[in-house]
Amino acid sequence: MKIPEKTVRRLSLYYRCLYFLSQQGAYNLSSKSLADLLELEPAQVRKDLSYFGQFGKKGKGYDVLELKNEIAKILGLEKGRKVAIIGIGNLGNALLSFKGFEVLGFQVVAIFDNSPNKIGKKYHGKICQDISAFPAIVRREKIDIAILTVPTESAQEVARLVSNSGIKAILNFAPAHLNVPKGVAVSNIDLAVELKSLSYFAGQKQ
Amino acid sequence: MKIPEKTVRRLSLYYRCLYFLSQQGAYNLSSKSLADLLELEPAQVRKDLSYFGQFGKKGKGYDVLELKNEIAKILGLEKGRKVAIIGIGNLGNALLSFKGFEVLGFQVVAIFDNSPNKIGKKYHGKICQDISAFPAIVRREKIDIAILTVPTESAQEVARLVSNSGIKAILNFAPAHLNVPKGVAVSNIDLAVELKSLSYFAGQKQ
DNA sequence: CTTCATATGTGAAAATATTCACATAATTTT
DNA sequence: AAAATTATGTGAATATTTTCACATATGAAG
Ligand SMILES: NC(=O)c1ccc[n+]([C@@H]2O[C@H](COP(=O)([O-])OP(=O)(O)OC[C@H]3O[C@@H](n4cnc5c(N)ncnc54)[C@H](O)[C@@H]3O)[C@@H](O)[C@H]2O)c1
Ligand SMILES: NC(=O)c1ccc[n+]([C@@H]2O[C@H](COP(=O)([O-])OP(=O)(O)OC[C@H]3O[C@@H](n4cnc5c(N)ncnc54)[C@H](O)[C@@H]3O)[C@@H](O)[C@H]2O)c1
Repeated sequence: MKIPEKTVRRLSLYYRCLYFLSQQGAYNLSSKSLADLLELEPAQVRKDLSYFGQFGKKGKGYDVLELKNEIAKILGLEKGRKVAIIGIGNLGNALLSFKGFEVLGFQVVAIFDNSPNKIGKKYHGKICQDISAFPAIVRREKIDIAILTVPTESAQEVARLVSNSGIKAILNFAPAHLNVPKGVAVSNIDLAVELKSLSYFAGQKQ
Repeated sequence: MKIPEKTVRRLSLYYRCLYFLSQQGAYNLSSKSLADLLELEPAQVRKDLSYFGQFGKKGKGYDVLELKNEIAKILGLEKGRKVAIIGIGNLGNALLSFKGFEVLGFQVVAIFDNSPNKIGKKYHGKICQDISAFPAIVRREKIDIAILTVPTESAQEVARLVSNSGIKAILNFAPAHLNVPKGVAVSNIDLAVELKSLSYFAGQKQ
């Protein structure tokens, strides 16, 4: 069955709530209380979960830890995902400095650039590899996701290289539409789209 | 009439294509050629635009420059939007170093933090202000959009301050759901959601 | 001038996504 | 032990979004 993309995105949000609730010692919650935390409808939560199975108990709700683990399984997070960052400039370095990856269950196992000034140097404890070594390192390290923080002009070219190396998921920060083969998932984090949409919703300037 | 949020987001993408096409000297395009650039349907492009008016010519298509300007008007970009960055840590600094804001038609007019180590110091040519001065500076500078790059624990508190200062749009990088008054638009750029969704779409690990 | 090709704008239809509402079951109260 | 309360899971209903399909207009070719 085809799962709506929005459902998958909400599962990530549910996971985060469950993670914090479990840390706070909560052991049970209802679809209503989860929905309230995220300003959603309870039916939405139940429907989303129902695509994947029956995780709750009538009259009781869901076991926090159990549901968290079920969602981790659905999202493929149990074993930890391996990530590469390509393009070690401003943004690439900010991401590298980000302590949150491990908490998220992701591990940055390799970093790449094409600049002779950067290849071989250490950034946040990791040696920057030559982008041309990418296909070999992907195979060796079993990398799951490539994060692209390269200039816009290079993004398509790098996306092609990445796709041809067998990577099935790309997180792209460059403001460009990437053409990739079917079967490769691309998420775009696009500052321009966000700012311009906000500009619209903030209303016309008086 | 209520405009779908997805339509607004696509308008930003159309704008970017039109911007590049105009730079390349193109003066006319069809809904089909615009759609092809973004892997969309031509009817989608036309429907999106039709919410706001009639910008094309039958048998001819759209004038690139004219359509670009119309979309700028729709999105409220003509005059330039003023932006503040709150939280001058790793991510805030990466954003500050980002040259793209001006090209996008956005101007970072003030930056804020609450750390005595940062207040008063210069970052990328801008003096970091005390967050407690935010309401006054918003009014003085007529800031439109607040970008939040504060730690997750502070995000809700800062969002409240920002909303109470009359800001109508927030771009939030903290992995937290922000409760804000009606009429305030929030966009979340959420690395965790993107990575976890990609993890799902990349398939279960074998 | 007429015909042909092109491409918009938009109601209608189809596809998707959300919400309702209720049968069902577990738990708590009396 | 019965009644009342709570809350799931899910078909059906509703709402939203996308796509179709065509009347209509424009420009080019003959
Ligand atoms: N800096 C930001 O805050 C920010 C915000 C939003 C979006 N972005 C986008 O993110 C991307 C990167 O931005 P940045 O400011 O970090 O740029 P940057 O110029 O600082 O860094 C880009 C890095 O990519 C490397 N690179 C170039 N071509 C490459 C290739 N073919 N293979 C491997 N590496 C290559 C460069 O050597 C450089 O180190 C851009 O597309 C930008 O528009 C940046
Ligand atoms: N660094 C990244 O690459 C990255 C990636 C994705 C998401 N994020 C998220 O972005 C946020 C910021 O990340 P970071 O790595 O830049 O953190 P950071 O700790 O480097 O910076 C946070 C800054 O916010 C300031 N701050 C704290 N409370 C404040 C308040 N009440 N008012 C004003 N300023 C305040 C701190 O003094 C600090 O300078 C976090 O929520 C993080 O999860 C960061």
